[in-house]
Amino acid sequence: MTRKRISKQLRAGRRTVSELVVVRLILYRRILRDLAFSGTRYVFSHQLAALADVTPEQLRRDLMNVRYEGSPTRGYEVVVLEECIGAFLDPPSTQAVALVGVGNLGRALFAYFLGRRPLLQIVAAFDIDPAKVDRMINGCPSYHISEARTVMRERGINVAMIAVPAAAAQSVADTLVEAGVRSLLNFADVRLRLPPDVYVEHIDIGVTLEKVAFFARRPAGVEREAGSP
Amino acid sequence: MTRKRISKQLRAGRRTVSELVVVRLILYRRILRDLAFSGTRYVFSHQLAALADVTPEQLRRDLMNVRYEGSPTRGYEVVVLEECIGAFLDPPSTQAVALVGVGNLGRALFAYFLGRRPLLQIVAAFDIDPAKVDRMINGCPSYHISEARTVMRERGINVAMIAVPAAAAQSVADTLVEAGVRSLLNFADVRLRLPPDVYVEHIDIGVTLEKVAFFARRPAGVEREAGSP
DNA sequence: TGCTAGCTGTGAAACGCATAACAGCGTTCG
DNA sequence: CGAACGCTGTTATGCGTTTCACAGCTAGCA
Repeated sequence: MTRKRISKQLRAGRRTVSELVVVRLILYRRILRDLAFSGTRYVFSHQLAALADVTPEQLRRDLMNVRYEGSPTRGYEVVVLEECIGAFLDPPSTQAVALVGVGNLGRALFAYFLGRRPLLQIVAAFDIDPAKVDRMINGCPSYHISEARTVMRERGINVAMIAVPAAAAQSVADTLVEAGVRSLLNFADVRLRLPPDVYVEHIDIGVTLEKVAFFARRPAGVEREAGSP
Repeated sequence: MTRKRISKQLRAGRRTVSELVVVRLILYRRILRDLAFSGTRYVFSHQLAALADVTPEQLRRDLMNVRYEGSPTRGYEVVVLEECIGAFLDPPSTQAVALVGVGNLGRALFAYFLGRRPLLQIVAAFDIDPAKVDRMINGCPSYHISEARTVMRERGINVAMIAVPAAAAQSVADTLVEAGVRSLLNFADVRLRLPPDVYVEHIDIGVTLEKVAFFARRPAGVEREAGSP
């Protein structure tokens, strides 16, 4: 009954890469963009690692997945490395994203993506509130959720963000899967039950804040401690 | 120069518990609350595990950290287990939280915490915009960021959420640390550099969405594969 | 009342990831 | 011109977490 948990390793390009590596590569690329913007030409592994808050060894290991080799004397060429990571991570063309739920959080997400991330664009919004549908929001058309299936298929959207109340999230997710979505980013504080071929990522703000509050009550980095039996 | 990464194990109560365990305990408790609300009295490990999307063995192992033992025949008593997890996780009294940045995201966070989470309360908001400070927002006073130090110390706030633009995040974090904050939840897409005794959690929506988009392009659960040399 | 079934709690193995250690190489300085 | 230095790419080691496997127990039933 309880399905065995599938491996977190997924096939990417030619190699098989862990989720953690993908996240770090995304992070490295963003830092490289900032470096390029500030005019930096070359960077050493220990510098980039410090900016990403990882060890230099881990950084180099992660970069093994990307087809690029740095120079022992100059380090990595910022722009070239950025492009190589992009070649590994990026979709062949712009990827369309849908947003469900145009409340406070939904609008914050819109603001978040204004301008940047040309390869990821919110091209459709959905809601249930009549006051919010059938108009433009930040240059993006909004529809009633009942139109999701049609719109998503027409526009070839396979990624969606869920920013609706917890009670509605599972139903929305089912609708989206039915509409052909391949992966989801869920902000509602409910664990979604979905078919195994749909990738789901949960951003659970409530849980995360509780975690942060929990760790506020202790001395952070406790290494040594008298072992009590 | 590159400081060695400290252990992810932190001391909690009498035992030393991993971050992952804490997150899962928080999740279990929320599910138990829902179960109690819906009138369920008892629950078996495999049922609760299925709801939390973990294996039963892992659930039982996590519960070893809590001082509670279930019955082999009835399973766990929902209300009692919830209380035991609470005794392990919860602060002795209400914990005060500050919010910096009252933009779209900040307001979404306010909406998120309205009513629920009595033990975690946003008691002060900060911003830099004169139009947003020195008034009440959702029953919570908002101040200019320059007053952070005074207000935080007076009210004994040691947890804060950062919801400001990336460019301002580091400066805000420094101010908060100066004001005595013990742990931070950061929504800005910058890696904060902070002293090692301050606990930081990053919720990086941009990175997460890129990750989700990345995994939308592959067949999710690929176990077998012809090994290519 | 003795036996079976099914669950919990926990010791032990397995797996994956991060860290440490090493080989290769281009530059630089004696 | 040679040798030492410092960085990269890669292989081995260690550690933490997850999974496996089993002992113990309680209710139910013949």
